[in-house]
Amino acid sequence: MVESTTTIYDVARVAGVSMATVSRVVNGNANVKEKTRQKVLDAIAELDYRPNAIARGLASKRTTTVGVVLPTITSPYFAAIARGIDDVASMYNYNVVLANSDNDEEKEGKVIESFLSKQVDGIVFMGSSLSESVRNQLVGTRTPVVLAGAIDGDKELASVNIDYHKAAYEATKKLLKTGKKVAYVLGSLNDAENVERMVGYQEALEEAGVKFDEALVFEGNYSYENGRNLAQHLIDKNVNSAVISVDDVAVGLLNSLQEKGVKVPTDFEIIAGSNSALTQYSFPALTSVNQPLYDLGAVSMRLLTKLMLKEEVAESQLILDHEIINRRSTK
Amino acid sequence: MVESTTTIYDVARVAGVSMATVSRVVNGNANVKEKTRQKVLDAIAELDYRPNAIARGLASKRTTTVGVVLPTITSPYFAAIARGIDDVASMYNYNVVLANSDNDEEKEGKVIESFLSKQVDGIVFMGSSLSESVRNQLVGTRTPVVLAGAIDGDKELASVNIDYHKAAYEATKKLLKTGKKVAYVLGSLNDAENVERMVGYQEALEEAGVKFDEALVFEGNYSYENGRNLAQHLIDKNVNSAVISVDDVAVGLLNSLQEKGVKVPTDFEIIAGSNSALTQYSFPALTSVNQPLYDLGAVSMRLLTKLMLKEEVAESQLILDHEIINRRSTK
DNA sequence: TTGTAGGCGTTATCAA
DNA sequence: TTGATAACGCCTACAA
Repeated sequence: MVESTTTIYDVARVAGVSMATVSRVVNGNANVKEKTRQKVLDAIAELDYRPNAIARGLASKRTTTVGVVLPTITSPYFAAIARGIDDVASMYNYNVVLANSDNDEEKEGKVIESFLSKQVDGIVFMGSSLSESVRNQLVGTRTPVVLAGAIDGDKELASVNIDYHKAAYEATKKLLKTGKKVAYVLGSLNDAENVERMVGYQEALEEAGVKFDEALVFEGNYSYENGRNLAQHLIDKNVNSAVISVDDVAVGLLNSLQEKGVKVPTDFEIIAGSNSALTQYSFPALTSVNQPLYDLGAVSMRLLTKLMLKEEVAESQLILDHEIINRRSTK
Repeated sequence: MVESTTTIYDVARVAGVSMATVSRVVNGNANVKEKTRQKVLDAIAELDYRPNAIARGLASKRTTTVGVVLPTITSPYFAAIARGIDDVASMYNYNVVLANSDNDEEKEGKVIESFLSKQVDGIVFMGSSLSESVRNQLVGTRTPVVLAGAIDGDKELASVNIDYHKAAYEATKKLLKTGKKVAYVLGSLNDAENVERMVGYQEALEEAGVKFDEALVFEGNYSYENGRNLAQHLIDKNVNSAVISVDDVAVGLLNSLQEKGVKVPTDFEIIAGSNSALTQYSFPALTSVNQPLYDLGAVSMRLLTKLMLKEEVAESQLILDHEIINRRSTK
């Protein structure tokens, strides 16, 4: 039973009505007599008709599709956010087009360009940093945009974020409470969120009367290997605790530490920063700041639907609550 | 600088040529004088013109888009495959539309339906099992389809797979070599791939003269928690090694085992089945069958491009090589 | 090498 | 409640 494009005309012919009527029943328009509606439905079933979304998009200027740009699909962090986006999107009958940007400014530009040319109804942008060119691109379009886990310094773009500053502050404070010498490990300081973390870290130190030591801040760490390589450095500096924003790094450090005979949490305490599945799988499981990743995605998408449907939006800069989940890597 | 849809006509007007010519330069058609091409390019730049992919798709009946259905984006296993798909897709200038199916037959159907109505040029299907209805749906369409890591018993659909049978056989054999009592932990036996694994397991036992014991096969395990719950069962049965097809389960078992004081690999050896990042992050790192996931995706997508471009395809049932990567969970 | 005109499959506006 | 008939923005013969 090979399909050959059957159109709205075919259905109209079989049902003995005009194509306009068919279009109405397909789109659930109320102004159709029940009897003719049934005729049309029968014809649709008989012909196995399927509306052409492309033609529909051209005529209606709506594609019911949203574009999602994320650095990489293989990161559990972004995957969790994407999942939240996806669930809410399908709840609102939007399809999702995903594109990897590899955290590369040029690719981000291309990807957004491609979304726009595909006439997506909205865009969710994930990415640790927001370059000036990408920002301009996003600001300059009519297509609604929401940043998920990315900060627009000028607050012109809608965004959903976690209170990184406070999260860092609290995690640091928690470690200081047990009298630890605490290091802070994060990604690039070119990312606004990491700058916020730094500030939170420093505030907690200050409050506890501990002098800030630049040598205890490790920047630019994203990978498991980074974490492993960090172990010896920390030991050498007599550090005995660390807050680590990227989970992969935290697990790397944890494992390397243990291989070197350092007991966690007895000799060394760790707080991870994202509460991805990794933190639960590690041994011992990692105490972690719980960034509500799924919610971050879900809320972002929900916000985007409001923008797309031109609903009233009271506040377009949202901050989600986080918490610290105690597991076995802290006392 | 708010955009308002500028069309090919606007460009034509500004450049002082016909829209057909504009279309030609946009599509890289050779039959355009260099001078006029330049005029057009200038006009495009001046107007910030961007081709409307929807209109293009309607007119050309090609969308340069492929649909990818996967159970869940948050699984590292599928994410790795998806990454391979994505990379090759963009290499061939295709965009990727991802959709979660949650391994639910009904959702799979809907998702495919939506892809078809969106006029995707091709579909990559991932999913542990292939239901009859979905199979019919896929077979009955003109749109090229490739199964990635899923088996079509009738070999009607193109597919790319790993030799699950052999992988299970080799892993089991390896454990038997050190004289272990080996359990086999896998997902649902409704999935063809798992049946293949079972057979491989049994063959290895037989070859070693070990009697097959049904009680040592654990079916339907997919999650980290499943793995944790398994630990005591295995200990009670005096099992001292296991091949585990799902990495999450393997890590769960590993951790639970160690919490109970069982030393890995001294007292218990584990071979994981997918070599996802998890196996490298765990402590100790897990020896694992290396399913070339990224390649699986990449090859699937490559095969799909051939199908879409109607190139000659010698063999449409591909099997990729695997290997066993020795880490710290085996001796 | 360039232009004209007829689709592509819908939606949407007017009339009827 | 229904039916014509323009768009929608682009591609693609076919002509010139």
